[in-house]
Amino acid sequence: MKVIFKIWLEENGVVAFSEGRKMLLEAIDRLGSLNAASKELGMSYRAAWGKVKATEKALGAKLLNVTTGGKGGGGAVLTQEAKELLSKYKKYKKRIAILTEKEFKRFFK
Amino acid sequence: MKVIFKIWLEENGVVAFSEGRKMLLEAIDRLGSLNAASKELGMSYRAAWGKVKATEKALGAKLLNVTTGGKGGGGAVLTQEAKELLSKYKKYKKRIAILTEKEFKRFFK
DNA sequence: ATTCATTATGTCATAAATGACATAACGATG
DNA sequence: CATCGTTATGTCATTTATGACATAATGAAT
Repeated sequence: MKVIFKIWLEENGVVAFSEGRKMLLEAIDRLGSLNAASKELGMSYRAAWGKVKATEKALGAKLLNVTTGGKGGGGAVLTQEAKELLSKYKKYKKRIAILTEKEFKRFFK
Repeated sequence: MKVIFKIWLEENGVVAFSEGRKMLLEAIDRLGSLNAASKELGMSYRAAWGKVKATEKALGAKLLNVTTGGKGGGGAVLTQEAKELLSKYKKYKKRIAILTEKEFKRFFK
């Protein structure tokens, strides 16, 4: 038997940040493109874009600096705010994972 | 902004115990009847029964001692194993809730 | 001005989870 | 041995979440 957990942030009752959005932002950061990120994650561009938009709305913050046109068609890079959110979330999640596992052993083994 | 989490136990990749099942077992324990418990929780008997059955299968353990017939038609009471599981889960969940909140304040405030 | 790969967005389809419906089986009680 | 409220279980419907499709807009580069 093992323990599984999901953790996310909410603002006014709607999801503001979660694991899926973390992965998406990471991919955008690495690839410089929302379109490329969506492909890498095996989801449609539409779905990826919707997640970014939903997060921005929930947080009232801009996550991406986007450009269109030119050779390559444009791209997207994370705002400073997005980078900070991503960093905090990752550290927090990691910490909770450790604690969850530690306590699980204490209670169930 | 606030943090939300869900935590559950899995055995061989399938859910073995979770918050909903906790509430169901608590209601059965209090009411002495799966049917009454399902009504209290606002779910169909079928759904409640399915949860119990799924849990028993996942854990390979018997959770309820059931009787049918007689005045009142029968009923269900928790086995010792179910009581122990319930107790452990509640304590564990409580502990994780405290830690999650504490760490949230530390990281995001 | 044309091109091109991107971002932007509305609408529709599909899948997965959840619950509802119907019906059988049970068995102590009277 | 008929009754009654419970447990037991298959099947069907509904809701909800997720992704797919289609199409427009953008704007630097050529």
